[in-house]
Amino acid sequence: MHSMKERDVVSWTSLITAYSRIGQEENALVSASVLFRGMRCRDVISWSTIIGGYSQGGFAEEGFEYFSWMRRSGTKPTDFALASLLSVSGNLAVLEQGRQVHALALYLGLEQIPTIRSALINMYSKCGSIVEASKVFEETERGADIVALTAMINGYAEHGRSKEAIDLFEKSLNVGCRPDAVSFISVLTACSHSGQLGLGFHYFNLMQEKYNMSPAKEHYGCMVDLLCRAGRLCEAERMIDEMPCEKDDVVWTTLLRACTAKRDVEVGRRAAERILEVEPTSSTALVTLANIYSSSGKWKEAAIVRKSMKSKGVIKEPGWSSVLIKDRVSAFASGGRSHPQSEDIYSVLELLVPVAEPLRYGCEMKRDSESIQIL
DNA sequence: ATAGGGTTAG
Repeated sequence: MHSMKERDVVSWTSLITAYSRIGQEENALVSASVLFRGMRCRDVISWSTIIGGYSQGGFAEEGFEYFSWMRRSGTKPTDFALASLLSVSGNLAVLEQGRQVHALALYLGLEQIPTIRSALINMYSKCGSIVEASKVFEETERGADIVALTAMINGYAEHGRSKEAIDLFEKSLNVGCRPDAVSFISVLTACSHSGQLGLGFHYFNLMQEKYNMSPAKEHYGCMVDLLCRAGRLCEAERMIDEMPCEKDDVVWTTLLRACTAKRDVEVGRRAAERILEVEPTSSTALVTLANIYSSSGKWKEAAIVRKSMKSKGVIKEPGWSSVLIKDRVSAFASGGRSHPQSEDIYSVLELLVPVAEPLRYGCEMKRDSESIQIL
């Protein structure tokens, strides 16, 4: 029999899950957070849920903050929360924070759990340390599963090592590992980065013929990218037209950007129009369209697009990046605005794992090492 | 009731 209290925890946690999945915008997360703080009793799943919610929304600071509270409350974390934190560390490229979570995983004896393995590979790779990523990959005791494999393939592809990416994919096929939809996106990306159009089509056919999978819009996106890089803009456009699934703005944007580089006004204009049909104020489409015109000397047309942006009140969102300055992660936007999400992650982490000296993977980070002290 | 890998680009 469940006590009233236990039922409470489960239903409150379900609500928190629901809120963090609504849009993963900050408002929904604030609601989730309000619910969480109002709980009378929390268990490890409720803590993992709120941490996962913020992490998936890209809010590393809040994720780590809740994690710190969780530990101070005496709740021992499981692989769930750690996997979420590794994921957000990778997405924001905060290597030191990711390393600390790795340290903790070792300390807690969770480092060989498959979700942790793949999250670690991804984290190190996204943080630029492909060497550590492949080290984790190699040290996977029971062999990498499809998720870890995909993380590794992606890592190689993103680091410009397409040959290794493709070799690894092939090797996994040879040992009888069944590829899934995501792993095909990875290998197609590798083909695309290395300009191997033919090989890309080989995998595109293979997934359909041998594995009975129908390509999703992401796979078509890779093929469009491949065709664009090969300069075959018309074929790329035809590929989009013939896609049997949703043609989102991502795939049109791929084509549009390629048109700037190749100065193809005609195809570019059509691509921009398709995006603008759905989203008339798309700043990406309008800015890129204006760039295509100016790159091919059509100043008048460029000016018309710029003017229409002004009259529609379209503003290009500034890009931003985070930089580590003296132990602080700060965010800077090109427009001078700072991004509120990623400030001060480091100061929160000091609460998390105080260490006597800097951690280095494979050295001080041993499970029973004295150098890792946990609050 | 919770978790890991996902294409675009100057």
